Amino acid sequence: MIEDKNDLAEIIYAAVRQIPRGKVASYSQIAALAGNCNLRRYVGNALHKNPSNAVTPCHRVVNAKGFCSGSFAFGGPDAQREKLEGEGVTFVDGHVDLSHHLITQDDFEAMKAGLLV
DNA sequence: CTTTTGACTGAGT
DNA sequence: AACTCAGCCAAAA
Repeated sequence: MIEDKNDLAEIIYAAVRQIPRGKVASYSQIAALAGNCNLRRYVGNALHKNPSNAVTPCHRVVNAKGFCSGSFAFGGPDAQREKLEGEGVTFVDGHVDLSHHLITQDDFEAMKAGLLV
């Protein structure tokens, strides 16, 4: 449920929340859901200001390489792995198995639909 | 108001 | 294959 506030942060958070369980999305995809792939930068920034990792599953958001953000995260890089594994996501060489858990176009549209609610 | 920075990405070296 | 450079946007200083 996106307000008319046009708050990109809200849209971004909402997009992250729309990530299907057991899947992960890259910043670009979140930005795309927000309406602009160019906002990829702001996505990271918005998550940095993340109000709560509980309402915004940042652990489902990874960079294009499938790794965690690299810098400090919601509570530790290991936390991400545990959370994702708990959702059915598998890891390969310390990074998310993008080949099997990166959201597909179908998931993408499903998320988009959820945002428009 | 200008400048810097940031949880990024893709292309070039 | 690893590192560097430039580009995108918005918020904070």
